[in-house]
Amino acid sequence: MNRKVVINCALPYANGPLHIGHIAGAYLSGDIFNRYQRMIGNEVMFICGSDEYGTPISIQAEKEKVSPKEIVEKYHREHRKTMESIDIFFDYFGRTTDPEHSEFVEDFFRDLEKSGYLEKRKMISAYCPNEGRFLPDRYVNGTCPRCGYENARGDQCDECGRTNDPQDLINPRCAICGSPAEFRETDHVFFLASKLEGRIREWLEGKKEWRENVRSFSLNMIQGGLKDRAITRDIDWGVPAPMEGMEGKRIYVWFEALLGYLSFARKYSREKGESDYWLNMYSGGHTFYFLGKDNIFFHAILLPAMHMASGKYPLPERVDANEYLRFNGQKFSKSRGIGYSVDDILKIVDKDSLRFYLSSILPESSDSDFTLNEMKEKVNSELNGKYGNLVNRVISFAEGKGIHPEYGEGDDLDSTLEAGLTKFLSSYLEAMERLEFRRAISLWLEAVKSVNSYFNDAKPWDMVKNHDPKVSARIWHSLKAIEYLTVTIYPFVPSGAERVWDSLHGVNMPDLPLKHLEEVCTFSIRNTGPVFKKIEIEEEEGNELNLVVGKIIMAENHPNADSLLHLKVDLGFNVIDLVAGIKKYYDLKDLEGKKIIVVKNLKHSKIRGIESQGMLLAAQDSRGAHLLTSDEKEGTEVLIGEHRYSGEGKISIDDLKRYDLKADNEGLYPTAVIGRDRLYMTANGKRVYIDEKVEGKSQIR
RNA sequence: AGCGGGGUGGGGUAGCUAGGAAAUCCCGACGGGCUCAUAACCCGUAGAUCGAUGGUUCAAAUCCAUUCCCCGCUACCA
Repeated sequence: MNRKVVINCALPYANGPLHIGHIAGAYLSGDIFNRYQRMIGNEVMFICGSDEYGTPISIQAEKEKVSPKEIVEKYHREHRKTMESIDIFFDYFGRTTDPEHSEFVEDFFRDLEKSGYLEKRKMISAYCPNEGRFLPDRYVNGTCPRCGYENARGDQCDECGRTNDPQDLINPRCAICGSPAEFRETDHVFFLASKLEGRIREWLEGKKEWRENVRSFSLNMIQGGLKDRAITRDIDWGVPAPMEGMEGKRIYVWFEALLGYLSFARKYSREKGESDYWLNMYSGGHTFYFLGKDNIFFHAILLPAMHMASGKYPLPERVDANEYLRFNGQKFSKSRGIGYSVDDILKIVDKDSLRFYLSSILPESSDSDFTLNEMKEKVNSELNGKYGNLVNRVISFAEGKGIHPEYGEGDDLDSTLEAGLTKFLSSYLEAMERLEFRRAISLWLEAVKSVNSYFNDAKPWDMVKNHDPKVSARIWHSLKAIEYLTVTIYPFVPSGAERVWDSLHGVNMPDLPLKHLEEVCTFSIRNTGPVFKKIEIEEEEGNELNLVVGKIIMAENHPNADSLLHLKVDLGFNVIDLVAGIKKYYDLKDLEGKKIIVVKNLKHSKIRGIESQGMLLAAQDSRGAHLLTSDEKEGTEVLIGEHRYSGEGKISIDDLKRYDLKADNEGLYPTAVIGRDRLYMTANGKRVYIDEKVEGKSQIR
């Protein structure tokens, strides 16, 4: 087995820090595969780099009053450092602002032109005479022709949702400076992808081993035809389009960035002093791309189309896209402060723990959820408790009792163990080949359990007591088993695995550790204390929901909304205004005097003109909404389980979701989750209830 | 609204593409074992109408239809 393998990870955009969603989306999978491929003896070229052109960067630069170059410089350096901080080392980490990249792109562009895949076409585009530039659709504002909303955007009207064409807007204006926009004719170069539609479809259809999410999604996408795409833009920050009459135009960032994989590989080869190395590597035909699902179109359709058109480079063997990683059930969002950047999370956990946890929740087939609590649980119980402790217990036992591990024929226990490990290894390798990394980890975990179990059953401590000389063979077999586990976890937790190897052998892990497994080796163990440490994360447990019983003293229809009610609610000491969307389900006269449960410390929010100073809770099922209620006096505090309200300040709707409010299985009582427990709510010791039986587990809002 | 993903024991999940005897794993609860180890590890028990309804089938968590709910995306930005 000695194949040439090229592994490419989607180029991160150089306009902000990388968060753990990016890592789980593309880079960790790429690195796991990279390490795996090297481990089994293949030659690997592992490439990535910064995507540094494009409008968002130039706009950001304008805002921050710096040059695009400065922004790009900063994040290029930062990204590379971040990758290395979690043991992701590319052979080459390039950048698209590199002149050698531009040169490559321009050559590629000319090649396509020669072979008839490019065509100049006229387009009408919005233009701001004041700014002196063409405007992307969303930078055109005007009056919506359908609803009359005056601030509709050129792409879509926020008010009525209609998708617009900038030319449809009445009184179109430049969104940047506000001056009236004009429409001018402009030339753009189109990539004639439609010519390749049949070939792309056929090619995709043949990729049966690809993940469902990539193959079906792509096929689905070109169902309506593969359209020719404009690959030039009227912007300043990009690679110039090398075509007559196209002066000042830049090549569309995506078109250009996708060529980074090749141009970076070429640059890498040149720096290596072996200028054809990259072509040589690509000629193996094993090219793998790792990316997030938002990049599927570009890698599974556009890139292969470009390669087909040029005819020079092999098509991907595999395009592997992960879904999204969420944080506590929500999308990672820097602006809303949801989730962690890599640099921030590394202040809380070490890289091995992070890689281990992320590996075990890689969003391979559907979105997955990152939570600190789960990370702590998994890392402490699996990586530490099961694996780390196994290493530690065997080594410290052997050393403590002065046993020198020596190979010897084993008994039934040993041969069962060995057979189990052999089987494990082959299914592990199969999973890795198929890029099923989560499965590989879960197989590994099973194997770890079986070795712990073996060690328990083997009871070497009894053998020591009985002066059984076979104990040294027993320890040898145990160490061999640990070796298996260590080698197989290496692609996921490289630093940790190397530390374990060191304590088994006192030397660095060899380049081809898999081969070593078959050898009757000698061990030279060193007890350096636990290789992994448990992580400490303070749990965010507690009740930060300030719930009270309230009594509706006034209910009226909301003057400006169809489905909302305006309520005044007595909370015992004060009366607040609430806006609630239950108009469809309750009559006004039934509501007055009714006791309800109110979230008192929710951020106030103006809803269609009336400020809602809290939120009432109701269970919602297919038939409608049903209020939570209690017979206790208004103002009575509502507890979740034993938890009293212990928070401070206002909470947001997003915070509320953490409690996962739901009706119980019978649909009679509301429940909320605090920590790991689903708990009932009580007021004065009596359960809060739902005013009418609902479907079990109905959501409460 | 459109597109995409999902609803599986108390919490988190696997399984669904190729339907099949007891539904996986982690945490938690309960009981036991062990004492080498990081209060760790190992074994066992309880706990799931696999969102709902209907259909196909000898057989459905898995396929089809309908429906309810949740989440994400919906910038010719990249």
